[in-house]
Amino acid sequence: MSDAMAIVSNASEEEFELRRGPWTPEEDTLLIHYIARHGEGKWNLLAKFAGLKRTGKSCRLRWLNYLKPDIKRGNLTPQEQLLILDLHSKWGNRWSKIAQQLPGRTDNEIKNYWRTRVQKQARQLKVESNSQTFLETIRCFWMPRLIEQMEQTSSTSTSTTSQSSSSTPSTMETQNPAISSLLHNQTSMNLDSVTNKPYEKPNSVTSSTIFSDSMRIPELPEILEHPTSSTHAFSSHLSDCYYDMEGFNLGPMSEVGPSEFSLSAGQMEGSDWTSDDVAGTVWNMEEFWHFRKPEELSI
DNA sequence: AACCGGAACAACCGCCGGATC
DNA sequence: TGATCCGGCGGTTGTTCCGGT
Repeated sequence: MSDAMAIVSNASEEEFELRRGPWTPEEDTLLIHYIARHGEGKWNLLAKFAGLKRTGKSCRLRWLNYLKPDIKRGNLTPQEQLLILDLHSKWGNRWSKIAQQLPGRTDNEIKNYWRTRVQKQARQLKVESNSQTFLETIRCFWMPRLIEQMEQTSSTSTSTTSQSSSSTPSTMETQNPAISSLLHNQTSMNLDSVTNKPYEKPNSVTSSTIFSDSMRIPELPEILEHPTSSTHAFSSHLSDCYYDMEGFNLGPMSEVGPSEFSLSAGQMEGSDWTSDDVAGTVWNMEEFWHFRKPEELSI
């Protein structure tokens, strides 16, 4: 018998028993019951003694990402989305670290959210998801919109005591210290100026009033004066900006306003930013253009 | 009704660092 | 001190679902 055949023979006795692919309800039950009796950890032994034909890794993943009792399922709330955007700007793809700030959410879920929702927007805008262009998009439009949604939620849920709703986070927000902290850094923000009205001059709405410390944007260099095309203007401006990709930190940038933030119609074409799904895209095209001063639309 | 493509989610893979022997 | 094992992490792939044609 050749060595190769011997290997196959040995493997057939043990490894070929290993199951892969989706978990069955029976496997889930086995895992849940075993952990209920013996606790987590020692995953390889656990898999063996629980009678699961799975690797320890697979068991661990199944438990942590799906079966654990405190796992929160369903769409991410605007608060959670906002926190993810904020934390990602701080820490980059440190999914597990980000997940620690969102109780009940797994790193896998957050990672999937980023890849399917956030990066989708970048693709549709034809920009890199890690580019400064896209980061500005997030800061200028996505995050204010999320905050607006949170405010609306807050207003609705506290309609009987709506007087303070415009500046006070709802109980939903305050349940999570990280979200609460993020929001408190933003309570001075003038929501109307970034959500419901044409964009004010940059001087009137500073980035520091909108975003937490982690996202605060230093003073900006002069912006392009007379862009011949918005796309060109944007890319030219961006090329002057420093961006520290390694840590996903924001380098020197301007207070972001429409004069330096311009996307061409072509870039927006095909985008589904018109969707107003809370769990997905959070503003639509009309709103997008409404942010901008009329004179800036004459491209 | 069938097919197709994209989105969303679940699961796997490879690598790395720490613990233990 | 090196070898091995285990758990954790981020990236990638596979599967399912759903809407459009």
